[in-house]
Amino acid sequence: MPELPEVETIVRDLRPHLRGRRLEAVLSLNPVVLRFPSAESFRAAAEGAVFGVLGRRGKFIHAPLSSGEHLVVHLGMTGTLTLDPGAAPVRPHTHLRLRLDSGQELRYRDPRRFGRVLLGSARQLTKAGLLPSLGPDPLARTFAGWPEDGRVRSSRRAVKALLLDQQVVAGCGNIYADEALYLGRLRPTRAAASLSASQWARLAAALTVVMREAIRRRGTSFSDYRDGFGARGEAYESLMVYGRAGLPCVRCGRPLVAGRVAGRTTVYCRWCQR
DNA sequence: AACGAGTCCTGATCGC
DNA sequence: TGCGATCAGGACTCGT
Repeated sequence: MPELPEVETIVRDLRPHLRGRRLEAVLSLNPVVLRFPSAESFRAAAEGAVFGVLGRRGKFIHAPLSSGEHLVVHLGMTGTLTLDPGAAPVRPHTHLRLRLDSGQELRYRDPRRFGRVLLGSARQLTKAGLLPSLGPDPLARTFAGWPEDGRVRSSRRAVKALLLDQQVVAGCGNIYADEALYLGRLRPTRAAASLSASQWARLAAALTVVMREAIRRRGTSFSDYRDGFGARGEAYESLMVYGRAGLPCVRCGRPLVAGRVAGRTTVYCRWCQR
């Protein structure tokens, strides 16, 4: 599923190809993935607009348009956003096709339809409750001091639940939560309030390392994720715990165990993570 | 406040 | 071979 590294990879892929391109036509639009505004308004606002510099906030992709509005895409679990030749066959579950003046098409595909597409000014979208407030980004320079919020540090919630909470840290999902906890040698069920200052620092550093390494490998593709050109990422091979329940811990050799924490499948090492 | 459960949805996988 | 059940989960809602 696309988390911060996958979304960042897509944004970096698409950015140079979208910047300055004119959006000539909305070729198709499935209203079920469009949360805002109406399909008619979307077409009216999108057609003729020119793309600015593509950005990312947490797992959200932001494409500023010359109109001052933003095209915002969240990929959910199975979403892909790709730049395809206009002549390329349209795959099933393609919900949005935007024709560019380069002859290419920006296509949003999402079999499970957990993702969403928005178009509007930042103020408009925030006011409508469609852009939730997000915590700090693990790629930010200041992230080493995370979390700065004392309520987070003193929370009784499981530390894994915090990692999955986008208001606490932006962009982390189930894969990288498990990976960061493993690298930080912390048990996912640990109450946040039980972490020492050095353990917090370790976890913050682990989050950044895990995210940067996955970006270097262009994201994790174990099922649906594809980059901005439709290719797979290579980070799956380097995952140390996710998807490896029962397999030996790469540090101590004992079998990794699976459980459920914060409603999500969670894999960790009983010995190495305390 | 914070948890679990239910919701949305399709495709891969499994047991019979 | 085929079919139904199960599972995967990001973000949201609702009940406890």
